[in-house]
Amino acid sequence: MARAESTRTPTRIQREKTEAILAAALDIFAAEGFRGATLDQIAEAAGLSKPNLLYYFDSKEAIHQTLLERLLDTWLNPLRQIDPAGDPLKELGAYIQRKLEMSRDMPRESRLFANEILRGAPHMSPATMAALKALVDEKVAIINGWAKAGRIEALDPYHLIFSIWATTQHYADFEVQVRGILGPSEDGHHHDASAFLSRLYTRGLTPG
Amino acid sequence: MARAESTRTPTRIQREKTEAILAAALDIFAAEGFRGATLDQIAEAAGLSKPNLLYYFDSKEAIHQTLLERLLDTWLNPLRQIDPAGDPLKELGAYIQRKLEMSRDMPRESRLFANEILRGAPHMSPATMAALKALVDEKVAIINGWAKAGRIEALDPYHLIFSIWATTQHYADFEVQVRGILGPSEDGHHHDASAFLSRLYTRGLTPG
DNA sequence: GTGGTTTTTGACCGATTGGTCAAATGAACA
DNA sequence: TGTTCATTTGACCAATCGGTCAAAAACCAC
Repeated sequence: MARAESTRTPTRIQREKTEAILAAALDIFAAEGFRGATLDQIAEAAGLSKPNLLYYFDSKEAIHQTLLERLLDTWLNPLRQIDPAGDPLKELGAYIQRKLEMSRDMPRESRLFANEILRGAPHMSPATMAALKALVDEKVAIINGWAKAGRIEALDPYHLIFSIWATTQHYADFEVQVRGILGPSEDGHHHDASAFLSRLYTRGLTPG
Repeated sequence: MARAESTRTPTRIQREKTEAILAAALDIFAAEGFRGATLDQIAEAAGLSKPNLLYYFDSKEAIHQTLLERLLDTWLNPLRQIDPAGDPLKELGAYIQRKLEMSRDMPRESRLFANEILRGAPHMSPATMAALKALVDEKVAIINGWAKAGRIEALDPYHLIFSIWATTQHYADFEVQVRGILGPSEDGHHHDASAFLSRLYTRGLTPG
């Protein structure tokens, strides 16, 4: 019984099936939320029977938790890349671009996190939240340094980051509303949003 | 059998119990989402038995739908109040303030809508969406007028409105994350957010 | 009070849910 | 080939879900 949680090195089948399950689960969880998603749905999307799925993961929560922890790293990459040695306006502008691209290219991940946070982050470990806070604090210090040096306008960095998160993720999380108001259009929205946010934050952050 | 849906004028008890149910349902739906909320939870929170609750509303969906339609009006009031005759910067600044206050004072309503839109607005009628679009279009025209007259910077009004929605509602919808990063503090956050957004949009929208 | 209506209740139902289990099957290596 | 371990399956289960129904209780105008 070398189940997924075993410490032994996983077999080829274990790797493949585990990936298939997580891919399917991302689809379902993002679309239906944790409570709305069912194991049968996930199993079918992954091409497995329900008991077979539960051979690889102990529970519905285990799948969800694995997904959250795996994707958080990816999700925070754009923030991680902010370079204290770079030009402040360029760094922040590039950060906004990266976040916007993530919103466009990984909307399921965005919705997965949105669902989780909306419900009060019940499946997020304190350690994970602490790591998130540590990363934000680190970047806040950088931005504060830039502001103190007069290289950008002194705006509260915490709320600056929140506003960037909010505006960029909005296009993934509330896509239905955006499309409903702007009309269909395969993806002209991304370009418009990019131009808008670029101008808003450039004007907002340019010193003087 | 003068059930809630009857055309007859409602009795005192009908009015009272209907309100109690909707108040309880707002609590539960906002916290658990539509699928996560159960009729038993709502009934208990409203101080009724489940069959008694179903005497006033035909189904879980009926409660949810009633809630959505009732609250959308309130929710859109800040946008409605934008006055084409007013000073552009003052009008938009005041709009942001009103939205931020709503986020602070009505977080349950914010989360109710966030849940609904996140899942693709499955309980929102096309008519409601059309009305929303019409209101946005109307205000977009006003903002475009201001921009053409050179009274504010010419930024895409649709994305301007989206960004205001996103940034203000973020403080209600993702409150757990905000608190986790900023630390507890009963409500100092609101003041900080208000100051930040005020400066960001003033700088972003001031012409020239 | 009385009669008719509204409101409330408990007992119940079929469907779905997350999850278990023993047995059957498959893969791989000696 | 046989053996051992990994994988898969179908049958099953208890709990929970949204919802029904007939009868009891409460309400209210007369």
